[in-house]
Amino acid sequence: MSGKFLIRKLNSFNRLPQKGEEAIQEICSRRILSLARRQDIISEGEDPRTVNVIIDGWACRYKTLEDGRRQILAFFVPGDLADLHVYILDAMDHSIGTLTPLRYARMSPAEFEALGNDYPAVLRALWCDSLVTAAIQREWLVSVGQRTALESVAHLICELYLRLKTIGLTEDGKCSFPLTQSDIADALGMTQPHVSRTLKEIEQTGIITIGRGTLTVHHLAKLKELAIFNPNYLHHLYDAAHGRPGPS
Amino acid sequence: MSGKFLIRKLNSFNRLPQKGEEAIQEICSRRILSLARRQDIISEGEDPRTVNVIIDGWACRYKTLEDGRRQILAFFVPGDLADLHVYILDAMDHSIGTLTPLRYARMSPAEFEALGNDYPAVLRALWCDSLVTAAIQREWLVSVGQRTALESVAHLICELYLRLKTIGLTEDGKCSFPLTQSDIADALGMTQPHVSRTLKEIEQTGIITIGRGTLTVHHLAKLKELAIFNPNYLHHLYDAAHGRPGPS
DNA sequence: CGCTATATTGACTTTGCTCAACCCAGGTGG
DNA sequence: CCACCTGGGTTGAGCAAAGTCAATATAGCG
Repeated sequence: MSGKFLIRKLNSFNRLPQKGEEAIQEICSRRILSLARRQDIISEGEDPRTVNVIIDGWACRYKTLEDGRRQILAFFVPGDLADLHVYILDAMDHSIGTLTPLRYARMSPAEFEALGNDYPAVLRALWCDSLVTAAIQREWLVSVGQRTALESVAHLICELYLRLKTIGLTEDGKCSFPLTQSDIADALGMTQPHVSRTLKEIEQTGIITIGRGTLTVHHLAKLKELAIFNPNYLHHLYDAAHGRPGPS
Repeated sequence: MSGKFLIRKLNSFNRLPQKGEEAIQEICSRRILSLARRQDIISEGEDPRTVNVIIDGWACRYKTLEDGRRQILAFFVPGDLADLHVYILDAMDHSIGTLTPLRYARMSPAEFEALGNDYPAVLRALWCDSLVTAAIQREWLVSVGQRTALESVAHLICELYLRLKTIGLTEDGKCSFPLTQSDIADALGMTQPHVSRTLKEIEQTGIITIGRGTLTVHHLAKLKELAIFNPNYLHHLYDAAHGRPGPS
């Protein structure tokens, strides 16, 4: 079932044919790798030769300045593709590292392109996915540039919750949440103590609870309001999170 | 000569065949539109149906929160493609607006796809361009999240100067620079008065001068140092800015 | 049980924001 | 031709959000 989450996500963009789903499943089962927490899948400067699909666990894309300041650029959850297409370039301009123990499938550009050629619906869904990934990247810039600390922490939590909901990894408003406060800080351009204070402030409103690696969203509507959350940037991913199937 | 800058930029990724250049030129000459300053080419919520190439002038991608806060997500200069591929999605999640009077070429997805199908080298270069566009987007997040005001203003100026250099729009360290301080502020998550103070501080070092819509870079190496500028994210665009031709 | 990670909290500092006044240049119309 | 208007840009005083530094607490984990 290693391709399960990717298949679910892609189905939210457009219905995949049975055969296409099977091909994804097959390609995600061939070379499965495991990595411990806090390891790089690929580092800045390396020559990318593969496409990676997250099967289990969380990872992130990040970049460090020479004096050690770190900016996390994206979080990856199961079903996410780390660097579709990047293999055209000679050298990575950022790194991808694990945040938890991770299982991921590694495929070659050729395998990947064959998948798209054989199944146009899969190709189209992969396209949509990469456009949504870019939209998420942009929305993070809006958060870091314009939202207050309170708003941007709420926004990040809201986004992650909805993305997990799309792939069926939430239950009764609960989901796994392995990020440390330092991870959140590095993603939002804040400091870890300030994330601590901000999270406390949000939790005191009763909207969410975070504890022991688990996030509980008690009141999604209020969380969205606090975050100034406009779901349009998630496109069909957002519909899927609410049980509306993607267009055929 | 409406496709000139796009052709120059794409050539920095890989050499284009003569015929490919002609096809780009042809497609960029068919439907040329003009727009005044501070107008939207396309607004958030609209259904994108075209691919736009900037011929002359500057534009930006931006997003506004409901209370009016604006984040500029990208600057477009001549030769830039506004929203390659986005036509797959139903609704824009951001707007594209002009910063100066603008001339741009509008092409249909079909024309665009035909171009790629007929000339693989063009397709490849377009791919590289969109990867670099994404890398620029990420680097902005690093700026806003981690760099100080001084560093990020310097970084933005450095990036724009190099991008203009790649397409041959600089001369003796000078280039056109039509951004207002408010534009810079909205791009970097700062306020306009603070941009004013920061620019003054940079100019006092003698590294650059900005005046009457013109930027002069007196000392590029020092500017890069001040900005903690690592050009790897521009990939071959950076080589081209230094007169090294792209790979064949 | 104790080690290491992570999180909390407090006192103090700093960066950059807010608000507001003022300046300046270019463009327009009387 | 010049007065005025408008859209930038500059500058200053005071303030607030978030950073820094450091001590302490807590929680998993071996």
